[in-house]
Amino acid sequence: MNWAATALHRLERAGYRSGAARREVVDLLAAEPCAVTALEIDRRLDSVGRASVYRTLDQLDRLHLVQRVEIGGDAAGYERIDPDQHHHHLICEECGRLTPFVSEVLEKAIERISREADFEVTAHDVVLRGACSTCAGDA
Amino acid sequence: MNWAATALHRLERAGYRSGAARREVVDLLAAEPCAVTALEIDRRLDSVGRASVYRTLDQLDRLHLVQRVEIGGDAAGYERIDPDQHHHHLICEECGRLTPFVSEVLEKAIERISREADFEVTAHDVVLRGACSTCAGDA
DNA sequence: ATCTGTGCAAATAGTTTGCATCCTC
DNA sequence: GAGGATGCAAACTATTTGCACAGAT
Repeated sequence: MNWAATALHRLERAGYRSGAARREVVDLLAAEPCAVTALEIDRRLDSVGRASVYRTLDQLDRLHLVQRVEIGGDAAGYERIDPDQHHHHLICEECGRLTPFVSEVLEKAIERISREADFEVTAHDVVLRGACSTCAGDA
Repeated sequence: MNWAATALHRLERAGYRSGAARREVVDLLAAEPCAVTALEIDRRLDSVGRASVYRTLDQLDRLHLVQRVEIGGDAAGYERIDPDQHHHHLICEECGRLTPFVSEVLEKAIERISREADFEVTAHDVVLRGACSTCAGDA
């Protein structure tokens, strides 16, 4: 079962009724492998009101179907949580570009911290900042 | 040399003139080991205008003397960058409490990623979310 | 004396809320 | 038919900017 179907199913089980706006937002997120901004979603979906975008993102976040990614500046990014696509981000401080990456060692380290800390870790977010290959060349 | 002195020195060398507001903000950050919000700083420093708080934080961030920490919700936190105090954060999604932690394994993993990625990593930020021992007890 | 730093208030930008209406169940 | 879902516009909140004046060099 793909992410979109799972998400709609879980929303339904959580007691939410089905609506056009939410379906459109879910579809957009399903097609986007990395983080998108709420305003970006609003801009791309003419038939959906801004409030519905935020409301849907909030619901998805609460059900852990989507993860909030703190992109450096003003707006927050959101991306679907999909075990097969788990990744973290490199953010270029020059051009703002967001690049996903995967690291087995990092995941192991985080698992170990979760186990050792007196804290029940349910989600984690790693952001590395610096200069991407393109921008680093300028220096 | 302590952080406050280093910071003021580096600001001077970066061409900034000395001013009362900035000195107060630097002093407050120097005394605070973990993240503080801009509005929190503004609230605690009556004689300093809000704009000066943001301007100072921006300058310190640019010089990598301070690091922006993305606390979950609305406001961003700032904390001094001090090699001796390097740490990451656990955020409780129930009560919002911020707890610092240190992990050698994690740092090694990040160093390795930096080395292997085609990306010049200058800073990193790890946030683990979940429930702190107090809140997990309620469940 | 010059030019930067600062406080204040107004302007922005992202996000949230109130409410009338539409649509799902 | 009842109650949740949605769009619009207004409200909020964090952050930024314009500007006149104080202070540093």
